[in-house]
Formats: sequence, C-alpha cells, structure tokens
Amino acid sequence: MTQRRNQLPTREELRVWRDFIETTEALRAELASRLQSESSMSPGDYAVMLALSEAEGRRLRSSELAASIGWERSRLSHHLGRMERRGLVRRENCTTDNRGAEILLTTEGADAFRRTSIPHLRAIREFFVDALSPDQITAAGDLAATLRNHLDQLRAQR
Amino acid sequence: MTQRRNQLPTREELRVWRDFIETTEALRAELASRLQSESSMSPGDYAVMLALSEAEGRRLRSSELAASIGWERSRLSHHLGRMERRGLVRRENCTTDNRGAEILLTTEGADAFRRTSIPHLRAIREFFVDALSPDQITAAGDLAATLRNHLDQLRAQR
DNA sequence: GGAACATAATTGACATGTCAATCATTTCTC
DNA sequence: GAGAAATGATTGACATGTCAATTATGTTCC
Repeated sequence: MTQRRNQLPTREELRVWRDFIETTEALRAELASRLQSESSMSPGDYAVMLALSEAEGRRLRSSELAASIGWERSRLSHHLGRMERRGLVRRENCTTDNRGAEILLTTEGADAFRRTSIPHLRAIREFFVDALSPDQITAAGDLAATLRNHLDQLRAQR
Repeated sequence: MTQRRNQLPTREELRVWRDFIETTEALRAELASRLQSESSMSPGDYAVMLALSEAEGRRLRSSELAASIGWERSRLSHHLGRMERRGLVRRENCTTDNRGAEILLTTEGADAFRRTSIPHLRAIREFFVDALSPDQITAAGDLAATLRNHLDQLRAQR
C-alpha cells in the first residue's frame, strides 16, 4: 500500500475543495439571510424549534435537544437564553433529575415555527432542489453520506 | 410548464438537503478546529493570508481583498483589525486614492502562513480528498458548479 | 454515610459575522 | 467649481460560536 500520510492534494483536488466548501457556505448564508428577512429567525432558531415541535409534548431535556440537533451543550445553552428572552421557548426544572432542564416550545414559539416553516421549505426548494437534476440530488445524498462516514471514522480513531 | 412556485420539497429531497448541509457544516467545523489547534489560525485568517501571499508584493487594496475572498467589506474590516493586533497584517494609506487602504502581509504574517499551510492542506486531503473516489471528486465539483450557477442566477434576477 | 468521580447545565471571556450608520474622499453634473 | 451622488472603508450594536471554568446534583464504592 502506498504511503499517503504526507501527500498533499493536487491542484485540481484543491480547486474542487475550494469550490465545494465556498459554495455550500454561500448556500448556507443565503438561506440564513432569507430566513432572517422573511421570518426574523436564524437557522439555529429553526433547528431548535423543529426538534421541539417534533418532540413528545413539544418538550425535550436540554441534552437530548443538543444531541438531536448535533450541538454542543454550551452553544445550546447560550442560544436557549436568547430564545427564552424572545418568548419562543421556556425552561422548566426536570422532575426526574434535579440537575436537568426541560425545554419546551411556548404557544408563541409554536406559532412562530408554523409561520416560518413553509417559506423556509420553499427557499430550500428554490435554492437547492430546483438547482439539481434528480441524479444530482442522489449524488448529493451519496456524497454527504460518504463524507459523514469518513468523518465519523476519523473521529472514532481518536 | 408546471407551476412550481408553491411546491415544497418531498420528504426525500428534504432528507438529502439536511444530510448535505449538516455534513458540509460538520466538515467545515472540523477543519476549522484542526487549523485552530495546530496553528492558532482561523479559516478567516487563512483565507486572508492566502490571498495576500499570492498578491503582487504581498499587498492588496482592502476592497480587492474582500472581493478576492468573497467577503463583505465590513466583515473584512473587523477581521483585519483583529489580525493587525496580532501582527499578521498591516494597513497603509493608499497613495492613489486617499479613501483607500492597502493591506499587506507582515514578515511575521508570511512566516505564520508558511507554517500553517502544509498541515492545513494535509487536513483537507485527510477529511475530504481521502474520503472520496475520483468519480466522487468530480461529482462534488459538478455539484458545486451547478449550485453556484443557480445561486448566481437567482441573485441576478433581483 | 461520605469521599471521589461522573453528569447536566450554565457562565464568562472572547472570536466571529451581519446590519445599518457614519465619515472621508472622489466623481459626476451642471 | 460647487453641490449632489457614489465609493472606500470603518465603526457600533448586537447575534452567534467556541473553549475552559464553574455550579449543582447524581452515582459509585468502600
């Protein structure tokens, strides 16, 4: 087997990498900007509200919520503080574990999520789905799965 | 032609979208974390230093630099302030336009960039290039180009 | 039961990003 | 050439993200 550890990407591989990462970044920024101007929501707000709205009783333990959207707990804690100030969520003490907190979507939060959802899905269609052929959608899914797998493997090695 | 304006993504299209955007985000975060722990640099630092190191005389007008890395000027201005405090870049008055500023890489900045570059390229190979088959690299490039094109077209319509 | 350790969540400090407002200078137009 | 408009860049306010430290409670084990 060839020793790869010290090889660097070729010029072409690097070009693809830059295109790929810059484009996905531009896409993310565009969707975020849409969401903000149409609904005064950030992608973070949306992720939190989506997870809560799908949860049993519209409530989750803080750490479950963090796991479900793949955030560090500290990040979530800061974000929940901001959302709580805006009246979108509320924190309650957990009855089964006094260390824990339960996060729940307020009525106001649930309404906001409903109003946000359709325009956001439309934007995803417009910027992502409409851009790609069915084959390209499949390819995007494969690519994501492959990259995610590889990432998980590298992390597991540590 | 079918009216698409109000159609929403299918469940499958949405799954691909989430996989895709979350995976690219995880990839971005992983590379950023590497760069930070190995070299005390952020991706932003790297982008700025790369553009400057490739520029004539290792200097660029602030707005040229912004265009070359695709940033808003305000973002760049804040970032340059932080990099200047760390001694990586310097700002000088522009001789041909008194409003303008020229940004230049200090010797220290150029050294830092050299030290950072190889490990960063290795990380790109490890997390991206090594994960994908040659065909998948090609597919990633196509995908990026298609998405970028579509994005530019939508923006041009406004 | 109590010391040692693990777990849940928050906090503070700070880097990064966006937006709107500002300031200085240049360019345009008459 | 004077006033209006455009351009280059910075600033301030604030949202977001990361990291390390802290607080409080739970669990283990003797």
